Amino acid sequence: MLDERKLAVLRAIVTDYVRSREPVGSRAIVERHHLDVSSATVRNDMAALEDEGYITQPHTSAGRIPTDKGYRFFVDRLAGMKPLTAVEKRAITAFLSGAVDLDDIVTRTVRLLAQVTSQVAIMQYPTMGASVVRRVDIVSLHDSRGLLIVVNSAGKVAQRSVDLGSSDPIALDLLRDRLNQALAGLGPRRAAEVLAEFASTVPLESRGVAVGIVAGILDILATDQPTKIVVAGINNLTQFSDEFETTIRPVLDTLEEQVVLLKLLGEASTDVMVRIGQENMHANLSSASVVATGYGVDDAWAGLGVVGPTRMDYPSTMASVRAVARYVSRILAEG
Amino acid sequence: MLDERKLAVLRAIVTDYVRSREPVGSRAIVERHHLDVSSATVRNDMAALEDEGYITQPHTSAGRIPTDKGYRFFVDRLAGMKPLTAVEKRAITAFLSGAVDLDDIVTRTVRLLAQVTSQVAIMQYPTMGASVVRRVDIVSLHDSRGLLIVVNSAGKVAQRSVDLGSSDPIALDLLRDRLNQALAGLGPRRAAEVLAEFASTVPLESRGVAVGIVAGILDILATDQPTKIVVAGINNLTQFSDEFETTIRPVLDTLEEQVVLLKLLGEASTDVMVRIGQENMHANLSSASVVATGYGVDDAWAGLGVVGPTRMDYPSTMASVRAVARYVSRILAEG
DNA sequence: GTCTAGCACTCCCAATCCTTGAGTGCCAGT
DNA sequence: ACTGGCACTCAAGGATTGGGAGTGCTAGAC
Repeated sequence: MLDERKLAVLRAIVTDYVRSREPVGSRAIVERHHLDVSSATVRNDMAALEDEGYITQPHTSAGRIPTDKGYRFFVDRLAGMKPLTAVEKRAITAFLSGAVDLDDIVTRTVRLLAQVTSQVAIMQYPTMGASVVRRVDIVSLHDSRGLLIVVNSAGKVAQRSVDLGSSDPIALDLLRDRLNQALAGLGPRRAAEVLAEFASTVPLESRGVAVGIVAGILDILATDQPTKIVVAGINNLTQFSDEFETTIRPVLDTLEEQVVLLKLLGEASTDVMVRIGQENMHANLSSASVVATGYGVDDAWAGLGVVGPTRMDYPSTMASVRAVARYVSRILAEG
Repeated sequence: MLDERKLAVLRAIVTDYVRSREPVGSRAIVERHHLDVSSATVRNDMAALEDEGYITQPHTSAGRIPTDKGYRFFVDRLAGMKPLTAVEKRAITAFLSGAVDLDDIVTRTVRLLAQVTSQVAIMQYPTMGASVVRRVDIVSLHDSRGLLIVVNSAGKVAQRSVDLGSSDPIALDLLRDRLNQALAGLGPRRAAEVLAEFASTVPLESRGVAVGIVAGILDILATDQPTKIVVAGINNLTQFSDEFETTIRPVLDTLEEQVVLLKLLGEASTDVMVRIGQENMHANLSSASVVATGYGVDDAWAGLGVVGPTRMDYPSTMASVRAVARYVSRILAEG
C-alpha cells in the first residue's frame, strides 16, 4: 500500500512541517527533496496518504500537515534518533557534574533538559522504592517541637515534624540509637514490620514519644510513593504563541497538576517513550506530545521527559531525553 | 490641585478598568458611580488627571486607563485592603494546617496563594539566617559515598554528598558526636570559626575524611544564602491571553530566573510591598506588578508574593498576600 | 468661577468587497 | 504509471466604508 516514494513523501511532510510550521505543498516537496517525479505525482501520493489518515489538510487548497497517526508512523518507522554533537555532550556532563546533592542534581538536570530540547522539561524525584533505610535521626528544635529525619540508601532525605513532649536529650539519644540499630539496612516493608513491635520495647517513661516517632517514620515510609515533580523551561512555550489556545493554555494547566504529571512519567521505562497528541488520553494534552524515559540506578528509579507541541523535532528530542537520562543515571550511580 | 471629585474619578477609572479590562469613558463613570455631575465635567477632570500623569489614552477618542503612577496613587491613597471573607480564612487555615514538614508547608502555601489570588505565586524558602545549627549527621550510602546532613533550628535540612574514603563506621560515629558537640547551638558565623580549627583536633587516621566533611559543612553554611524559590499558579497567566507579548511572555521568562525572583522577594519586609510596572526596574516586568511581603518567625525569615499584570485588583491581592503570610508564619511558629 | 449642553471631530473597529496566489483534484495524453 | 494542463477553492491581505464611542471645546446658565 505504501511504497518507497510515499514514505519519502510522508517523511518530507513531517520534517518540513516541523521546520516551517506551515502546511507543505506538493511543489515544495519535489523541490526541497529532489524526488525525480512531478508535483502531480506527489499529489497523488498525498491523496493516498490522506486516505490512510497519515496527513490532512487544514482547509481545501492548503498544503498537508501530519496527523497524530502520521507522526506516530514517522517516529516508529521513518526516523531514528539524531545523535547529539560532541559539544552538547560535553555541556551536559559539565553542567551535571557540578551538583552537590540530590536536590541539586534534580534541579540541574531538569533545567538542562529544558535548555537542550527548548521544551518544557519535567522530572520526578527518584522513589525510595527498593532502597533501604540508612539512618534515622531525631533533632529537637524549640519547645517540644522536633524534626524526624530518615535517610535512605539512595541518598534521599525525608523529614517530618514531631512532638517530642518533655523528653530529655539523653533519652532521645538513646531512642535514636535504638532505632538505627533496629532499622538500618531494612527495606520499607520490613522496616514497617519491625516498627510495629518497636514501641513496646521502649522503657515506659519514653513510650509516648516513641509512639509519635514511630508513627512519623511509618508515615514517611508509606507516603513516599507520590514523589515530587520538578518543572523547568516553561518559558519555552512562548515560542508557540500561535497555538495559544491549543497548546500553551492546556499545557500550562496540566503542568499544575502533579497527579497527571506523575501518571505521565510513571509510564516511562528504560527506553524512550513517545506519546503523541490524543495518545496521551488527556484532553489538555490532545495537541501536545510527551517524550519521556526512566532514569536512575536499581534502588532509585524515576522518570524524566519533556512536553511540547505535537509538531516537534522528535529525533533530536528523543536523543536529548535519552542522553540526559543516561548522564544523570551515571551521576547518581557514582555518588 | 486634586480635589475630592478628581480623586473619585481616578478611583472609578482604576476600579472599572480592573474589572472590565477596557478603557473607561466619562459617561460610564457618571453612570456607574452616581457622581452628581455631567459627563462634560468629568471630562474636564480627566483632562486634569491626564496632565498630572495619572491616566492616559490608548488613542484619541478612547476612554482612559490608569498609568503606573495612577495605580501607585490608588494603592497609596485611595484604597485600603479588602478584608478576606470568613470562608476564605477558614479555607486557608484548613489547607495549611495539614502540612507535615517544612517542604510541605512551602508547597501548600504557594499553591494556596496562587489559588486565592488567581495570580502567579512565588515563595522563598526560609533562610537559615539568624538560626543556629541543631544537628550534624553523617550517613554512609554505598562504596565510599556518604551524605552529610545539617539541620538548623528553623527545621531546615541541608545536605551534601561527601567522599568518606575507607573510614569505618566506628570512626564516623565518633566524628559525628564530636561535630555535634562542637557545633550544636552555634550560628553560622561562629560555627564556621569553630570548624576552621576542628580538623586539627581529629586523630590522624580520620583526618582526611574530617577535612572533607568540614569543607562540606562550611559549604552548606556559606551557600545557604541563595534560597530556593517555589512557583505556583502559572496557568493563571492564561486568563490574560490578550497581553501575551506584554505580560505572559516576559513574566514566564522572568519566572525561570531564580536570581531575579530572589531579588524581588528580598525587598519584602513586614508589611505588604507593591511594585507597579516600571517600578520593578526590570524590563520583563515593566507591565507587571509584584505584591510581596515577608513571613516567618525571628530565626527563619523569607518572602512570598504574587506576580500579575499591572491591571490587578490590588486591595484584594494585598489582603490575600498579607493573610497567607500571617497564617504561614503562625504555622511555622507553632512547629 | 464652576458646571453643563451641544456639537464637531477623531479614530478604532467590524463588516464588506476584492484581488492574489498557493495549492489541490482531475483528466487526457504519453 | 507518470505528467502537463486547467479549472476550482479558499485563506490572507488590502482598501473602503459606516457606525459608534469618546473626546475637546465653546457658549451659555447658575
